[in-house]
Amino acid sequence: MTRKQSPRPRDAEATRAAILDAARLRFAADGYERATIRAIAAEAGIDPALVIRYFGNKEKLFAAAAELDLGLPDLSSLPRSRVGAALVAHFLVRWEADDIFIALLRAATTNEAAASRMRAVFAEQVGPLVASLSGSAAEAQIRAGLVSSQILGMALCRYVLNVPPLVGMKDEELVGWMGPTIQRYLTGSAGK
Amino acid sequence: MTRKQSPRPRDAEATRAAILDAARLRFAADGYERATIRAIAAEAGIDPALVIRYFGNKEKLFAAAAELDLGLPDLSSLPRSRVGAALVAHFLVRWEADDIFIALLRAATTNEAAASRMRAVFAEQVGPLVASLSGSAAEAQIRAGLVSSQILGMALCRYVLNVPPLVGMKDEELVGWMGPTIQRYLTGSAGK
DNA sequence: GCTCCATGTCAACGACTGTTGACTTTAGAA
DNA sequence: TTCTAAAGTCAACAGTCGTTGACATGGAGC
Repeated sequence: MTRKQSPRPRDAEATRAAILDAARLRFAADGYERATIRAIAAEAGIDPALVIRYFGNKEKLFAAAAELDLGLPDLSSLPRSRVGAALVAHFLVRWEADDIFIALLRAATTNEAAASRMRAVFAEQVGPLVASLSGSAAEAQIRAGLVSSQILGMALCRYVLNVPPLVGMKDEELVGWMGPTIQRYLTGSAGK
Repeated sequence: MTRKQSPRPRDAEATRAAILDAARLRFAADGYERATIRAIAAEAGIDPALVIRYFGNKEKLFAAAAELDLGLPDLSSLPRSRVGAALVAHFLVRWEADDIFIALLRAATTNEAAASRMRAVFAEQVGPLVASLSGSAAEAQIRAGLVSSQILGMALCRYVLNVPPLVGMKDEELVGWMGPTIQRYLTGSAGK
């Protein structure tokens, strides 16, 4: 029995959202160059040409799909000694919330626009948070860079490289290990 | 005046080495998919077909070019409290020694074979080093994973994403900041 | 000198890519 | 119902990719 598959109602906004979701999925799973317009369109159940019509070209599609809001919490109400663990805990849930973070991370290693975006995300979102806890602006930049290195490194190993012990660890364990590291990068000093 | 450019003497071993060098350069700069056989051949000053003749296909070429030896030092003669800083210092010079580490890192984010290789490198080279300092094998695996996350994260931010403050920092500064982190991952405990 | 095999070049293949323009179909206004 | 602009489809383009097989060339041994 051949059944005509019911076409979704023609809704530009819904189609646009479906394309963005599909794009995030493919970019996160395959990286920028291996995620093809055709694969994204197939995932969204539409024609590849429509993707171009909605977003112009692949670069602009990526830019629209990889708009990343870390949603960082306000740490000023916490005891200063707890900010490290709190920040780690926040990232652990943020990573799993959607595909945007991983898509941007994977793409950033081979696409300069994505790398630039990633730098901007940390400079504009993590930077001020660090500055509110820290001394001079120059010092805050260094601290933010160190935090980025550990946060991105864990995301890379756990979600991109799939390093076995890290994939299997519980969130509380990871907070226990990484929390003191981030705490020192935020409020401690080098050397000790 | 037209001068015929002097062809290099026909030396299979030298050509093979030139291809490997060119491949490491392109893979490190562009990642796996954007580094084309044609670009690698051009960099080596030969015909693309020759690359295939020497290495079979692109995957095998990458496998040959990305054979990574971390050259980790023996830390057993050091005071236990110094191993973190020593390991960080070693990686800082290892990263700059050649293009292999960065090539493997960049490729690992979009190529499963490269990711598998990267996991193997850390499991086989960092793992035993950690085990020699640590208790049970399971515990050593976790510690090695944590070390990987910080080491790879810093390499990613400093050499791939080019995060400004990290690029500009001196090696001693980085040892000062990262040393205690790695020290705790190697010999310390979670929570504190 | 000549021969022969390793070394290297050349042109082309099929597949896949982003992108385009012409075409068709649908929903809603008139 | 009729008309129209929006929404979606289709086939094809030009370019690039990895890879291949036929061909050219050079140097070591006779």
